[in-house]
Amino acid sequence: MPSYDPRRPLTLRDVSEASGVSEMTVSRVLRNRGDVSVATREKVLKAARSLGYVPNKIAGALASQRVNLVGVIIPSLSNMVFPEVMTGISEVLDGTVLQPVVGVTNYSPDREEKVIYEMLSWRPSGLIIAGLEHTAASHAMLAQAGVPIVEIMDIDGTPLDSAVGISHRRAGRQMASAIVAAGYRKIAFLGTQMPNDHRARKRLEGFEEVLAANGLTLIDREFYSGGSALLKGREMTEAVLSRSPDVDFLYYSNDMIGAGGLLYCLDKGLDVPGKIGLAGFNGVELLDGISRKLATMDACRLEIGRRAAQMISGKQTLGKPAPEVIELFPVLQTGDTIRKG
Amino acid sequence: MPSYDPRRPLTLRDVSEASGVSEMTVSRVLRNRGDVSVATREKVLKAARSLGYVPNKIAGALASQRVNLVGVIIPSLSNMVFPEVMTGISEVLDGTVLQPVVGVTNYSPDREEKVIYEMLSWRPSGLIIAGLEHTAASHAMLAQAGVPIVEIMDIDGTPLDSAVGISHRRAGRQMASAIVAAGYRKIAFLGTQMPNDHRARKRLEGFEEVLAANGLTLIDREFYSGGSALLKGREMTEAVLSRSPDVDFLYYSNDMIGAGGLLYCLDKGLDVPGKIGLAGFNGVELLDGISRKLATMDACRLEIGRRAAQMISGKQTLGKPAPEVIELFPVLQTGDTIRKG
DNA sequence: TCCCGACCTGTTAGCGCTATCATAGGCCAA
DNA sequence: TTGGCCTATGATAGCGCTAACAGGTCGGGA
Repeated sequence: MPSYDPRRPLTLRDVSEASGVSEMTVSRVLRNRGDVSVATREKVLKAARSLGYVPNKIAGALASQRVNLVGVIIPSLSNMVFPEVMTGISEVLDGTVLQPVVGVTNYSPDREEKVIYEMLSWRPSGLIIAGLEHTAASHAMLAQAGVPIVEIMDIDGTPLDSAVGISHRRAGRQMASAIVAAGYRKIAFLGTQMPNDHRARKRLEGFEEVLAANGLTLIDREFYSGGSALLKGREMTEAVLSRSPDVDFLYYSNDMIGAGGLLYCLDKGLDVPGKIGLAGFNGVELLDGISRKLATMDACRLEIGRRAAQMISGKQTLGKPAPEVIELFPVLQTGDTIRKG
Repeated sequence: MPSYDPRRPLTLRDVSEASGVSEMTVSRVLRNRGDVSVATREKVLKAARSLGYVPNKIAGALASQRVNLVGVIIPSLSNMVFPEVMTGISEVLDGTVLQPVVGVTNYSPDREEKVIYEMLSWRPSGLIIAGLEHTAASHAMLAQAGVPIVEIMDIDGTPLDSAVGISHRRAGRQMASAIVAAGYRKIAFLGTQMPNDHRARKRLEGFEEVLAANGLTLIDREFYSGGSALLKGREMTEAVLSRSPDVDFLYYSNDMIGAGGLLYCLDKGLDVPGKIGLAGFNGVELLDGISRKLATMDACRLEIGRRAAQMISGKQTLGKPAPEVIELFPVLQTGDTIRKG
C-alpha cells in the first residue's frame, strides 16, 4: 500500500488520473451504476484500491440530493429499552441503502429540539423519534421537514405523521386489572421522577383509572431519579414497606427497579406472591436470570424498531405517502410475582 | 407559522430574498461569524425563523471542508459498557462544536471494515474506535484517513495513532493474584465464546499466566454466546458446579454472567465466599442492587470516553499532533465474593 | 450501402453553501 | 482635504461529486 501526502485528500480526480478514464466513469464504477465495460471497471477498481480512495459522501449527497440517512431520536441509551429498538431498526435498514444515525435527548425537550435541528440540517431521508410529545418549535420543524417522520413507542395521542407503538394507558389498565383480579387491594406505586417520561406517566394514569373503577386508590408512592436502578428499587421498596407495612402490591414503572425490589423482598424472606405481589414493565430479557420471574409486560421494542424502519424505507420510493399508525399489543406475563387465580 | 411547498426545500436564497440581504450575509448571521449590524441580524433571524429555515450542513460542510463529526465505532450497544463510554464522549463533546456519530460492529471484523469505510466517507474530524485489532484493510484505511484516530478500551498492543484504555492482561493478572492470595485453588473460568472479543481473551491470558506462576491451571471452563447474560451465568454456573463439584472459585468474563452465577449460588445456599468465591469484570453499577456485591474491576469506561473525546477535540486546532497513549488503571473491588485476608 | 440502436465514455452544469477578496461608506488624525 | 483604516455588505469562485445529456463506436437489418 503506497503512502500519500495526508494533507491533500484524495478525490475522484486522483482515481480518474491514475486509471486514465474520466471522473464520471470512476463515479459510475464506484457506485455500480450505468454501463461500464469490464476492463474499465477492473482498471478503476484497481486504481481506487491501490490509492486507498474513500468516496466523499458529503459531495455525493449534495450533488445527488440523496442522503440515505435515517435520524433516530431517543431519550437514552443507558436503559435496556432503546438499544433494543435500535437493534430492530438496524436489522431492517441493513437490507437497504439507508443508515441510522442516533441522537440522544436525555428526556429533555430542549435538548430534543436541538437534536431535531441538528438532524434535519443533514437532510435525512426520514426521522424516527420516540414519543408524541414535543415542544411547539420541535413540532413545527418536524412538520415542515418534508420527510417521513415516524413517532415510536407510544400511540396515546395524535401523531404528526406516522406512528408505531403501544398504548401505555391501556398497558397500565391491563396490569391494574390483573392485580385487582388476583385479589390485591393495598397497592403502591414506585417509579421514576421524570416529568418528561410521558409513557411512564400514561401507564400510571391508566393504572389508577382501573383502581378508581374498583373503588381503590394507591396507598403509597415513591419516586427516584438517577443512580443504579436495581439499587434504587431496593431502597424504594424498603422505604415503602417500612412506611406502609400493610401494602400488598408493589407496582414499579420499570423492570429494573422492580427486580431490585424483588431481590429485596426475597432477601427479607417475604412471601411473594402470597403476601405481597410485584410487577414491573418492559419485559427486559436481561433479568431472566433472577430466581423468581417478575410480572411484566413486553413493550414490543424490537418489533417497534423493525416496523418504524420498514415504514421509512417503504416510503422512499413513493411520492407523498399516507401517514400510518400501527398499534402493537403487549402481552402481560404474570411471572412468579402475582398470585394465580 | 406559514406553510410552504414541501417539494421545494428552503435554501439560503429564500431567506436572503425574504430579508433583502445577500446570501452571504444570511450565512454570516446564521453562523455568528464576521461583523453584521444588529439591525440586519435581527431582520435575517426573523425571516429565517418565520420560514422555518434549517441550514443544509451537507452543503456547508462541503464548502467549508469542515464536518465537525466524530465517528465512534464500537462492538455493541446492548451491554452496559459501551453506552457508558458514549456518555463520557458526549459529555466532553457537548462543550465543543463536535458531534459524535456511532457505528456498531457486533464484534465482526468484516462489519467493522464496512463501518470504518462508511464513517470515513463522511470525512469526520476524528475517529474513536474500540480495540487495537483490525483487519489489514481496516488498518490501511485508518492509517490513510488523515484524521486523528483514538483506539480505546485496550492498550495491550500497538496503537495506530493514539490510544486510551487499560491493560486487560494486567487486569487478568491482578484478579488472579487476588484470588490465589485469598487461598482459592480450584479455579474455573466462565465466559463468552467470542473469537473477536480480544479484551476478554487478554484478561484470560493474564489470568492463566498468574495461575501458572503459582503452579495452578484452570480446572474447568465454560463458554456461551448470546441470550440473557444473567440467565446464561446461572446456567453455566450450574453446569460447572455439577461437572466439577470441587471447584472453589468461579472467574467470569463479565459482571452480568457473574451476577447470574452469584444469584444461583445464593439460591442454592452455597457458602459465598467461604466455600466458593466469584469474580467478574467491568464494575457495572447497574448490578449494585444485588444483596451480595460481586468482586470485580472497574474498566474505567466513563473516563476512557472522556479522555478519547478530549484527545480528538484537542487535536482539531494543531497541525499534525503527536500520538499519545494513555493507560488507565482499574481498581480491584473484592466486594463480598472473595474471602478477606 | 446506410441508418438505428445498444453500449460505453465524456462534457457540462449545477447541488447549497462558505472562503476570499472587493467595495462602499464612515470616521478620525494629520 | 486626504489618506488610512475601520465596519458592513456583496460578488465570485469553488468544495467533490452526480444528473443529464452528448457523443463515438460497433454491429446488423433494410
